[in-house]
Amino acid sequence: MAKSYRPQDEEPRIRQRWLQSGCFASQPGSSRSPYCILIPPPNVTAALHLGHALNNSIQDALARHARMKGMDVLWMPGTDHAGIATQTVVEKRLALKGKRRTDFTREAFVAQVQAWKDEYEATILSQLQEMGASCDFGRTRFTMDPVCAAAVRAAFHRLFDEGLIERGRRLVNWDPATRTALADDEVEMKDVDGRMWYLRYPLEDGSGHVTVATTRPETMLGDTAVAVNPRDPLAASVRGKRVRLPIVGRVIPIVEDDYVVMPVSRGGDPADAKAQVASGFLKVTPAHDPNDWEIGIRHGLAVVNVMGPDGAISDRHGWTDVSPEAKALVGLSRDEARKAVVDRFRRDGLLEDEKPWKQTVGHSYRSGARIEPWLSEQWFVKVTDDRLRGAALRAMEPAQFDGEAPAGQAPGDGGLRFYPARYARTFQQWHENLRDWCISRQLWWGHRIPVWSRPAAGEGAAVGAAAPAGGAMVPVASAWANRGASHRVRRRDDGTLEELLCLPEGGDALVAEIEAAGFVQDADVLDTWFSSALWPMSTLGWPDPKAFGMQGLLERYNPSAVLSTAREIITLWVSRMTMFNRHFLGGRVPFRHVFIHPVIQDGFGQRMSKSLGNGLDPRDIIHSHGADALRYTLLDMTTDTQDLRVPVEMVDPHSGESFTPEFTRAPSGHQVAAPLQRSPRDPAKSMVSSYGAASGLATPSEREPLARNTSSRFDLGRNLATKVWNAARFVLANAPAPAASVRRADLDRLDRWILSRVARAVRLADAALSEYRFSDYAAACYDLLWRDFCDWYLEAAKPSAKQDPRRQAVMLAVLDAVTRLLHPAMPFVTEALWPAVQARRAGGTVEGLALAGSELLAVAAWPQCADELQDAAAEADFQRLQGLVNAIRNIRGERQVPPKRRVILHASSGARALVSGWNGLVEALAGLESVQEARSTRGSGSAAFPFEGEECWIDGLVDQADAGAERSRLEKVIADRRRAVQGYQGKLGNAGYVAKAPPKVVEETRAMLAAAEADLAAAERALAELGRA
RNA sequence: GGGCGCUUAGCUCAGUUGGCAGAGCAUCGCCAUUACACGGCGAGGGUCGCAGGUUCGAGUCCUGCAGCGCUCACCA
Repeated sequence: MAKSYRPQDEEPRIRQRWLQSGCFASQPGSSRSPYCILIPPPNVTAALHLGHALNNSIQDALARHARMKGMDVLWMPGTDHAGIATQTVVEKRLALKGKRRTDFTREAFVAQVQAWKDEYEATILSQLQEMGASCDFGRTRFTMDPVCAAAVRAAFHRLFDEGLIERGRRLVNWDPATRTALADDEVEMKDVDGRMWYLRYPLEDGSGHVTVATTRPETMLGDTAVAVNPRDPLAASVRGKRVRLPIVGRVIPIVEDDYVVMPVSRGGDPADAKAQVASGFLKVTPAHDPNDWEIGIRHGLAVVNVMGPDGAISDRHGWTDVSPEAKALVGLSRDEARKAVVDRFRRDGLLEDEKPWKQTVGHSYRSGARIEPWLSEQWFVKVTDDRLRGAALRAMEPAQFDGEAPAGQAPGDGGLRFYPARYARTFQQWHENLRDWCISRQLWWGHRIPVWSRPAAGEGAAVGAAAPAGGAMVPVASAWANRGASHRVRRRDDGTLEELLCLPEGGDALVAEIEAAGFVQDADVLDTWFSSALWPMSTLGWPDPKAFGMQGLLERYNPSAVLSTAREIITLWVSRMTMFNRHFLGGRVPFRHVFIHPVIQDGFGQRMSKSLGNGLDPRDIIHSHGADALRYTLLDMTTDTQDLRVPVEMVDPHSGESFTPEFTRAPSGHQVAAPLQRSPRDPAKSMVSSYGAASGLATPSEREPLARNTSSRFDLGRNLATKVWNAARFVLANAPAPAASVRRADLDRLDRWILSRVARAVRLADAALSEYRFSDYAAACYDLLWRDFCDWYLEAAKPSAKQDPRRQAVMLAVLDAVTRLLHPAMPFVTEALWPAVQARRAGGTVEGLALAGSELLAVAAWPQCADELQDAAAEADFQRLQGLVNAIRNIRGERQVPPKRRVILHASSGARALVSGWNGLVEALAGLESVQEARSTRGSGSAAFPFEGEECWIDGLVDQADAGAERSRLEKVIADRRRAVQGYQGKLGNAGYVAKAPPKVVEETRAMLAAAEADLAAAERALAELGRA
């Protein structure tokens, strides 16, 4: 065996063994209890980043732990088609070649996206395997697989049929760059330096003007009213009046509405930032502002849409009264139009004022374009319906609900629990502010909406004649309805009747027929989250598991055990999965627990972002530190409250050395590694940083290669992997023969101590994992392996290891237990060691520590510890030994005694009994030549120390006595003990403390005072002795 | 603006129901000791963000303030 663990040598081999053995495959037919985790399917947009590595390390630790606990584990892997994101990256690539989506047919374009998807899906799956993820790869899903498509069709049809899906002309978040609607959660709010303009609108009767304040003057083309607060002192003077809109010439009313904020000068709230800038008159543009839309509804205002889907001014989307002057603005972009409108107002003396104004404006989370609230016809899921929103809220565990919990007695009610608990509140509040969910996207990549429509005819027209305004869908009884289609008619805003057919899953036989009847399929696709929301069901075969050979999976693995995901996902995805799973599966929750993991940040506390290039590729860490180091370190950092800060370093491709790069500030304000970096070894050579490559500011070449990144943060895990590797080397070298079986009665105190520590570590690990405390799990492994096993047990075992078969058996058993305990975090190194450890153990047993044999560690049993293994007496004794050894080592260290030099301990009866009771262990661990009775006279050059209140000293530290050093050392001890004594005395001198503190605590304080006093006296005696010498 | 979190050693973070402040890394000293220098043994380093309060006792509980971060909302 090599002196240190070399991940690159072992990982590919181990990965092969796992995959060949099929040990990660779920066993739905087995009698073991099921444990299921559904991977949050990563986007096929790009390769996995460090955040994925964290989430997958978490899920794999849980999956491997459950598997070793004897459960039937299904960790379902898969990827997500990410409609807008994937389409955008492909379109961007086409744009480099000067092409656009519309240069292709829909089919040809989708084929190109498909090719991209295939490439990245393969990358993602191979990354998962590189990390050691124990997914059931045979069941890998993609959200556009036939099985997922069937679920989408079935779900859509049922929601449509139940009236939970509707179509309507509403203001949506419109991305003019990609020309699609977006859901609220796809909009990113960004701070922008804008301006506030004050525009004068002349009153129609010539009696003056009103001044409106706006940040978006271009929308005035679509104004259909001016609003004023009825409590505004000026309201009466304009009551019933109208204004003539400049440029357009449209005459519009002045309406009164409470929504309008009054300026501070007229009674507005000075604390309200809006009141600071408000003029008291609000231009109302129902087609271009959500609040104005509401005002429009309240006052029955006209809706004038002055923009096209590209965000440019247009007279073809609902603007009919275009004046000759306004005509000149048609075709201008939003920004050009803004400038033009302001120029006109300025020219005409109607621009009263303008000032800088900071505002936050929505941007598309994909294209980055400014979002336009735009009027268009879209599909919505009525998530605010109690059947959906109410079901999600009732799923919450009552104890985590803030306020009166709505959970009822229905199946699944109260069945959802959040870890950490505080995220339950986020979930709850999100639902309380929920709006209907816009699910149509004007894209080509995604699940096509399964609805066909035509202008109403026949039965549709007859039924529709009675359809109300407002777009409500009215069922139509028809032959198509009898054959499974959901047939509806509705009255559109323009009064025309639209007839709709939603075909069920498997209902495509009707397509030719209805298309012949004039029905046309909706061109849009569904929001990706619609299929993601069905992930816990679709991956298990819903709605028809038999059709896909998945009988029984849905019943067995849904609800899954836990969903592990990121914070921002609580709102959209967890909610939607909960609503859909409950709605379609009789109230069942999709998972019992939701674990929210931390966010990974770079060394400056900035979120890692691929587009920014400040992130770490997990493959780089695997390259520099190994997969185990990556996984262990991430788990170790995963606490309840802190995000993970991982400073990024670079690896010099010329020398292989790691170094801290030069940082610079990106235009976005982020701290990033400068595009070009000089080699720290040879300043003549340079390299390109990942920011350089991502931003296009530098291009990697043979002379200036792209540098990999790394982080010394992962040294922790790498060192631990080497530690377990070397512990195994030592044990295997010292236990050459197959291990015997040992009974508990055969064990000495040292063995009983380490076995007690093993039992404790297993207990801690189980408790930690069951509550998603990954850092505590990692620490329990670390402490057992490094501190207890290596530092103390193996050191203490050295003198006896080679001769004592019983010691060898225990050593091997503990090593075996350690590899099992560590396996969920570090699967590769532990699996690599496993065959040798098992061969040497050869079925030998240690009574009380059950470690069933197995060919692969991945499916070996988790250690089972009998209660007797916990040995408080052995632990207490060992702690005394550690106390004495530490005291001696401390003196040796301070006096710089070389390790090889043996010293003589002079001890009183208590310490001598301790030493002799441990059969030479203290001598070995503390480097003692002999132990002698403490007599009243001490040799010069000796060093004294108090131990359990008795004076002990050490002789033979150095050849030359150094009284000065000894004096100052003792004075330090005395000062320390004196401080302790004063502290305890102070407490006990406090009448309130003695009277009110629990008697047990007071008693402990008394004991500690006595011990400190005895130590102090011993040290003072030693100092006095030194003075005499 | 609403909600949530954070502020403890140079750095990254723990700190259970209030009861003498911890770990890893970094620093310093000793050590080529036959598992491991990705190592061993020691050491130094903290008025626990600030100000009040509750309590016999506060890093821990309460109030206020400051700074940082996340998230939701806000385009007058």
